Amino acid sequence: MQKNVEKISIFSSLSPEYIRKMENITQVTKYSPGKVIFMENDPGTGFYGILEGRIKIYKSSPLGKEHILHIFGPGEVFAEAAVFAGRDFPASATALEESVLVFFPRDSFRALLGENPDLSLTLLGLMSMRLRQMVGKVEELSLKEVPARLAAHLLLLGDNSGKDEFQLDINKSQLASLLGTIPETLSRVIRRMKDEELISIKGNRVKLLDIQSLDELARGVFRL
Amino acid sequence: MQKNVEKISIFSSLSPEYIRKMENITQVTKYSPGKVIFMENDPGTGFYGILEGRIKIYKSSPLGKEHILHIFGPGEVFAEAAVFAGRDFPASATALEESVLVFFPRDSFRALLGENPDLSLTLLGLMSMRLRQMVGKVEELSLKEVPARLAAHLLLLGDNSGKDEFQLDINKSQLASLLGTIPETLSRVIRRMKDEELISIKGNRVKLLDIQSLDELARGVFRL
DNA sequence: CGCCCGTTTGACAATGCTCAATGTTCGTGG
DNA sequence: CCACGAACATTGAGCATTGTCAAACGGGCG
Repeated sequence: MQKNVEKISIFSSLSPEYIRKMENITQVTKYSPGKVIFMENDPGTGFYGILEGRIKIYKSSPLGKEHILHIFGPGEVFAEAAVFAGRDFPASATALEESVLVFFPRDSFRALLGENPDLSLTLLGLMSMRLRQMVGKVEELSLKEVPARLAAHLLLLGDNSGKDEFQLDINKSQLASLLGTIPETLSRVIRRMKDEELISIKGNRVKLLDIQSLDELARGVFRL
Repeated sequence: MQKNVEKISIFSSLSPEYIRKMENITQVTKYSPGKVIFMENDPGTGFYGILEGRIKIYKSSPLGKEHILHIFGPGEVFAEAAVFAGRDFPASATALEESVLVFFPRDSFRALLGENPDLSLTLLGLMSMRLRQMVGKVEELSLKEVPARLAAHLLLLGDNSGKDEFQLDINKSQLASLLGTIPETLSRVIRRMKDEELISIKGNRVKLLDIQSLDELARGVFRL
């Protein structure tokens, strides 16, 4: 199977021979949708890069509830913190689609990392961004209510796509889990946002009608 | 003023001459209680180490609510992610006590970092732990209720002190903010935990009476 | 002694969750 | 091509947890 480590963005600027060395230590695996890649508390023996597909990272509670922390796509890596913390995975990972992953074993990766100080810096940058995102998540959960979180999320999607009309790339149950709520609540909030003509939505096709108000809603300036 | 960079734990194992170089780029400042060190959205021009005192890192909402993310003490560093993300600070920092901080300017620090690849690894380890902590916080906020969060926090304090009796080192308003709630709610939850004889509390002196139940409560197995 | 801050308590409101029922969509197979 | 089922989505009713507002309390310090 093709390894194509250079498709992983944190490695894209590395020299060809270094990339080849990387490829020597990795192992490529396919995962079908719904397949669990690792579970919370599994020993963190390495990290993964995504060649194809999408992966959700989530925490689940004893009572079966689950909160999606992040969804990663092609070119991204995940669980990299396990390499340096030397601890168990703090969350679980499952494939959302047919996915192809490269696995980097912890020890061989660390050995190779020693040869390339620049890569350490790249990783430090990556982890800084991760930390920032998590801080943002904490802020949203504790300081904002569901409508604000949804507004923020939609605005982000709009920004990423560059348009004010786009498709949700996950179903609404998962979106609820990503926003730290449940499908029923999400459904009702969407309803209200439609009624207030902030957005229009049909299936997974969303259109932002009133960016201004959405923005104020996201910042907590006003309430639905 | 004494710089004593070796008192900062991530630097403690560095060679004396390297430490001296560090000290050349740093600058030491005193902060009185309540003094703001930086605010969210300030440009992240470097990071801080704590020689003396304690610092709270927090997010605040437009409406004046605040959520404490972390409280750091002597030997710890904070805001280190700003060095690598090259972005603004995602949260604010304020001194809780009379504090003495060493400031490491971003650019000179990065230059020095290049000379010492091991330090990069140490930092990667540190940031991995930070990330893990934040993931834990997200889990608690979205998957657990206030009694569970309080129980978990008290058990942690008990663990850290090694005893089942200890003092809260912050007042209850701040504890509430750290747990992602408000003083009124915290007060009521403490009340219930006393009534159920899980803990006893007098002023800031806490005693854990029923570790077993506290643990189940923290894990969400049962409810108050 | 009296003030101030932090804490506690009470009454109330609201946000979001639970449970249950009904709708919708879409793919499969008759 | 239509019918059926499964998964997802929506809606309603009721309730639990937590936040809001207001008042009273308490302890420490000038």
